[in-house]
Parts: sequence; C-alpha cells; structure tokens
Amino acid sequence: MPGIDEKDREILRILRKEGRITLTELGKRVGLSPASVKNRVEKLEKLGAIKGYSAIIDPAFLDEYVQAFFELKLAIDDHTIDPILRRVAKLDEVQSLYRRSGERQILVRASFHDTDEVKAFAGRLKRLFGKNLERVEVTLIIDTFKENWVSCETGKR
Amino acid sequence: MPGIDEKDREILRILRKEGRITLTELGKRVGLSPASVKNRVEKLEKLGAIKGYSAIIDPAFLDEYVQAFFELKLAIDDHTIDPILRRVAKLDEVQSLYRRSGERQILVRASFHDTDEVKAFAGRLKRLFGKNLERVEVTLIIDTFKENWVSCETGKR
DNA sequence: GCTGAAATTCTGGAGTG
DNA sequence: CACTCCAGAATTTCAGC
Repeated sequence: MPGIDEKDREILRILRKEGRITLTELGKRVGLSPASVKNRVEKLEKLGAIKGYSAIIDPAFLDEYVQAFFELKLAIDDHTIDPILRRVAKLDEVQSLYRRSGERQILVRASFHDTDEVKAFAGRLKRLFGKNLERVEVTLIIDTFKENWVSCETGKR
Repeated sequence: MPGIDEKDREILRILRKEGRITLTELGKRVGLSPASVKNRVEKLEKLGAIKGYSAIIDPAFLDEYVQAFFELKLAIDDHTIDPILRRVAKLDEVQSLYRRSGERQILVRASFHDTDEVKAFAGRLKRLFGKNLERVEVTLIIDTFKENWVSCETGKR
C-alpha cells in the first residue's frame, strides 16, 4: 500500500477495535500530536481505508429478535449483477453483504423482528434477482461471539 | 425490552450507522440535551445494548489481502464447546464468529496477509476443536458491499 | 508534524418539573 | 427520576511555522 506507513496501520488497527477513541488518546498511543493524528485519520477516510464507524449493537434491544444468513447461489457469476447487489446492500434489514468464492457466492446477514419478516425478505431477494437466483439457503443466528473485532462477551443475546 | 424507550432505540439505530457522531449532534437528532444523551448512552453500554465501537477498515490498507469465511461442522451441538469458541473469538485474525442453525453451525470471518496464513489458521482450528470438528469449508471473500450497516461503496477492495 | 489559541464538545453537579 | 442548565475541563480544529 503506497503512502501508508506503520503509524497509519497502527491507527487503523486501534480504530477497528475502539472506534470512539479520542484523537488525543489515539495520539498518545501512536506517539503523535492530536492534530497530526487528525490529519492522518482524515487522509485515511479520504483514501477509503476507513469506510465508516459503527457501534456494535445487541439487536434484541431494537426488538430484532431474528438474525439470519442468506446464502445465495446465482446463475451468473460476473459483475453484471453488481447493481442488484448494491440495491440489496441498501436495504435497511441488511447488516452485511459479501461476494465470496464457492457455490453459494453471495452471503447476506440481516436482522428482523420476527420470522414473517424473514420470509418476506427471502421473497424480496427472489424478486430482485429474478431468474439469476438459483437457490437461497437461510440459517438463523443463534449466538454472536464476536462482531467486527468487538467481543460480544457471553455470546448470549 | 424493559426500560428501553423509543428514544433509546433511535440512539442505537443512529450509533449503528454513525458510531463516531458527537453527543451534541446525537442530542439534536433525538431531541435531547447532550447530557441526557450521554446518560442514555452510558445506560445502554452498561446494559450491554452497545457492545463497543468499531471503524470499518478496508483490510488491504493493513496488508490483509486475504479474507475468508470458515464454516465448521461440529460433532457436538451444545454449549460444551463454548469455551473453545470463546478462545477462537479471541484470536487476532478473527473478525466475527457466529453460531447458527444448519449443518455448518459455526461461521468465522477472518483476515490474513496471504494464503499460507489461511492454511495455518485452518490447522489451528483443527487443533483447537480436536475430534469435535467434523469438517471445515473455507471460502474466500471477493467483494464487501456492506459491513455492519456501513456501505462499502464500490464493493472493491 | 508541531505549536498555540479559538471553537466545540464533554462532563458533573445543582436545580427544575 | 429523567431532563435541563451551567460552568469548568477536555477535546477538536485550524492557523502559522
């Protein structure tokens, strides 16, 4: 990675686990003044190294009692479906969306209030992908032990 | 959820997408003074509604060019393996770890510098779970479109 | 990348309904 | 009891070096 030094990487590694750390404390950790850290963080945001910041929330407190993975097997395996994927990514229920190797190329993680919503969402996926969608496998999340480098302690939700 | 009102849920929904928002701005959005928001956020952290805060980082900037899902089929399906799962969750390479329904009960997402590390990690998993581990399926992440409610724009990394 | 000063935010206590 | 207000502390921010 050009233009990125070890201090930038330190900053990224810290922010990944402590997204709300102050610039002052971050400066102390990496050995820079608050102003310099700010410049670096702004650079990293501009470069796209930092996509955003997120709190790790227990979905139960938002009455989202059902979380599920949707594994999609698509007929097409190229970038022609990217526009559809971006549309799916924008949906409010969708927490994460990945393209990966293997048969079930698309993995979606989403949160719902109840199982009816899961069914409705699966239907929405079928409509959005149309005949490109060969198969959908749904699995329900039972425990979350770690999410985005943040430990979820007991794993109970 | 007892003791949680609509304003708390608003706060959680906003923090999920904007983890680094100031308490002042958060207060404006939900119609409360900064001090009140602070009290509520502290309450939500204490209750475990907020597990932590995380920046969404493009792994390439940390020279983590290989990201993978590990889907584990375990011989045992109860909570006796929870201690092992917690040990796996603590590993530095592990970004997320879930227990879910279906045959491949455990899903791990992890980041690596190269494919050798992937192989080494798979070996480590086998050692940790021992004879409880029936099968490991590894898939490589090609694109990340959304991560923890944060859009990753182009999906390119 | 640092310094220093100004603007903003944070924070804890006292006061209000 | 949760909220607001307010003042002091800390942080952020921006200028100039």
